[in-house]
Amino acid sequence: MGRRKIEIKRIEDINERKATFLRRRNGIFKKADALAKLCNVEVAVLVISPTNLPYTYGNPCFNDVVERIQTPSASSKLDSLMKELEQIKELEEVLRKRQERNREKSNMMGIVDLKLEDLVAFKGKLEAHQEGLKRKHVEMEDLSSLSMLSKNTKKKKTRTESSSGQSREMYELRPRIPRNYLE
Amino acid sequence: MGRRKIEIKRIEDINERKATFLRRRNGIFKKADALAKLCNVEVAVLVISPTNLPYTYGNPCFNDVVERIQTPSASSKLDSLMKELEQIKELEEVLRKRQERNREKSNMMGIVDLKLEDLVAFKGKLEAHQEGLKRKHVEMEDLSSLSMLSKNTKKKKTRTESSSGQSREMYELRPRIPRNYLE
DNA sequence: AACTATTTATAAGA
DNA sequence: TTCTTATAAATAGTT
Repeated sequence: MGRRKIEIKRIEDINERKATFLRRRNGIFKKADALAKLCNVEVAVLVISPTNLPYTYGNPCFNDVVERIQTPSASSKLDSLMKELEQIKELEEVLRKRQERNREKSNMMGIVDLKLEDLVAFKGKLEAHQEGLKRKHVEMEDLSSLSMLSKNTKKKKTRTESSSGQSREMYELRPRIPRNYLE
Repeated sequence: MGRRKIEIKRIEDINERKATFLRRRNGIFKKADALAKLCNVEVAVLVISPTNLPYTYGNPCFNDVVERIQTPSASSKLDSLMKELEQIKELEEVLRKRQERNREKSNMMGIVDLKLEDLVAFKGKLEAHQEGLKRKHVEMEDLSSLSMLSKNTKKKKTRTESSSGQSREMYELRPRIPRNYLE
């Protein structure tokens, strides 16, 4: 799309590659934004620069879109719960056997019930804690987000008009897990 | 870029919107691929269709790129471990108090040590299990991936040549968490 | 799906 | 670097 057609393969000249990276990174964010708005769909784009810095665009926001495809299905959630239950039962079994060996003493105190209660409480606390950590992480990402990109160039009559009079837009950052399909 | 200039806002006509979605979704994947190859950078794009189906492009693959920005920092890992340790100590405290009330009986059996051992083992099992689930999930995503997109259109001399003689490319799916910066 | 008239993106050049 | 411009590429409206 320029003075000359170029092959779609690695640009060897470092300066040329950097210039092209800048142009095309802005280009793809603009395309992503147009797609999201025109078609009223969710779009997320992540580009990792040659210097290893990540740039993202997201509508509504990068993380939200990515999370849309990484939500575990009902069946995998159930699968997970069933396995946890199996583990708890397995542990219960071990405890019960140990108790057998000390039946007369344990019976006096109801030790097994106490243990299971504690395990369940402990598990709950761990999970709540991990959820808390996730949320905290997302908030930190919000703070560090942001990258601006020019949107419309209109008629570009004068230098000042085209460089300062145009509307601008924010491109936020974020992500998570996915799944895939084909329409 | 067509017969007429259009405003970048939601297209109201459903058929027109679907047609535009198809054109521009392919367009952005092609742009993403060119950017990745020309500049030798990692790129991930996720588009969720109007019918709620996710489409992704990734170089090297969607999940890998997204994971690049969602790796927890060393400090947040430490933070997480410290909090888990606190929880374990807290629980230990509760158990110790209960034990006090039954000191003479418990002393005979070493119940507290047993409980803490079990808790740690339980926690380890849970974590290993959760890791296992994550891996399994990723594998399933690999299987369900895939979407084709034409790459070069060359000279399009004849209909058959331009529609069947061109090289094609795969666009895989996947993701995870992120962080952000600005160059 | 295919076809163009146009708009948009952008490779070089300034 | 940022801006300009010639040209390639994308695509809106049409068939």
